[in-house]
Amino acid sequence: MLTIGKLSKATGVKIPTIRYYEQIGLLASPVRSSGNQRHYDHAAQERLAFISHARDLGFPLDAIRELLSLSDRDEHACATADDIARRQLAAVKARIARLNALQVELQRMLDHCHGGSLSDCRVIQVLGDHGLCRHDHGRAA
Amino acid sequence: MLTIGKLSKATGVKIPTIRYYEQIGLLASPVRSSGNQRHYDHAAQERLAFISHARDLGFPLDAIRELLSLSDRDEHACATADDIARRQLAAVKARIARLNALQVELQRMLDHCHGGSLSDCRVIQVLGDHGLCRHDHGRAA
DNA sequence: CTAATTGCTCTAGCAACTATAGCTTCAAGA
DNA sequence: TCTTGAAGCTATAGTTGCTAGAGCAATTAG
Ligand SMILES: [Zn+2]
Ligand SMILES: [Zn+2]
Ligand SMILES: [Zn+2]
Ligand SMILES: [Zn+2]
Repeated sequence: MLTIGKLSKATGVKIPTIRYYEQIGLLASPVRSSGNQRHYDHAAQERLAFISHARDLGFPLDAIRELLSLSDRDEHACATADDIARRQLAAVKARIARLNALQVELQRMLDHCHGGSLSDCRVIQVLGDHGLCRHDHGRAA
Repeated sequence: MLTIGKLSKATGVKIPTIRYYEQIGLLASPVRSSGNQRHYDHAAQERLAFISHARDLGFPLDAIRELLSLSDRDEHACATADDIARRQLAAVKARIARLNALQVELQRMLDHCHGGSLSDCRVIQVLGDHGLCRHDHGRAA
């Protein structure tokens, strides 16, 4: 049985975050001591570690909630879990693509700036006029 | 002189967003018509286009605020602007690096999953145990 | 002149936490 | 046993960058 502080240290998840996960129903309410303090068992620690690792890999809490609930109805669980992971992978790929476009554009405007007054600054010029951009770095994600 | 609707269409920035920018002091309060409606001049349109383009390139509002205020004290403005852009480039690069690590990890766990029951699902296994990960995909940014 | 559209303010909500205030409980040393 | 300091509790508000809705007033087209 761990107090919330020990659990926090054991998993690397901050105390307010643990309470937050409980509040939104991602983590079950643990038993309380006579003095109203939370006490966690090993299962809770594993569950929290799962949540934390999935968060580290960028899964949104809703996806994690779904993954955790799969253990209930076991039927096509693997296929569903894989599907959720594939969606996450697709989201990551999309964000990488967008960030790559941004990176190119930022690098380009820095490379072309050769100082002087503000009106000569290429950074300011490009920010004021998307026509000076090479790519379309569309406003999504 | 444009109404907020025309300005929105001209710049692609949604009406509530324009009002939000005004609220947080990023955009000056425009003149009002006799019936209390906002009317924008060309300068406001250019400023909003600048903001919008900088947002498209991922700059946070605080950085944009700083960029916009540079026109005041003109001295080393270009150097400062370039600095802000360099910080943004660094942030973008860091995010790309992290997302690349995530992408590799997600792809790996999907590649190694060969179905079966939930306990055989590699996705679930890896999420439950970071020791099965190849990389450190640290929890930052 | 009327009806549709556009505009106004204000409030609340999203994700996923983080921080603060003001209180209680617990553990360990003297 | 008393005391002090750390750790825990609840509740509320703030973060970023918007978005959605309610309930009105103003403008514009037919
Ligand atoms: Zn410059
Ligand atoms: Zn551009
Ligand atoms: Zn699987
Ligand atoms: Zn891992």
